[in-house]
Amino acid sequence: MRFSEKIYKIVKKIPKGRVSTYKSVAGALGCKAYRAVGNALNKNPYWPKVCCHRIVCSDGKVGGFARGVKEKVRLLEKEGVRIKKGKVLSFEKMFYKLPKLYKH
DNA sequence: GCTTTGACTCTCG
DNA sequence: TCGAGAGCCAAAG
Repeated sequence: MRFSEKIYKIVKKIPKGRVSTYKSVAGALGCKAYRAVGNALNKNPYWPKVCCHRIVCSDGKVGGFARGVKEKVRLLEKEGVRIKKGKVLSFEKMFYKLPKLYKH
């Protein structure tokens, strides 16, 4: 299975109204390809299907979005995730720890 | 195949 | 608290 497809599968597991980090996604993959995760999502082939907007930076910052950060924020807030100045409020509570699907 | 490119993360001053 | 620098990895050129 391709690297990006694993990401796709993992990201789908994030429940609505919760967020996760690039690091956590990479961790679920069993590696530390934080940047590769973002890179894969950037040109993500599953754009409408995968909720890539639920992925944020490890420090709670929103990060970026292929269609624009504002769009990402809007989608998150629509799901109940409050965002202030590009950062997720109560990030620790919103954070969803991904299970390790793929062992190293 | 080697080089470049990011929606990243960590460390240090 | 904030910014710069280095390290990191897969994909695309």
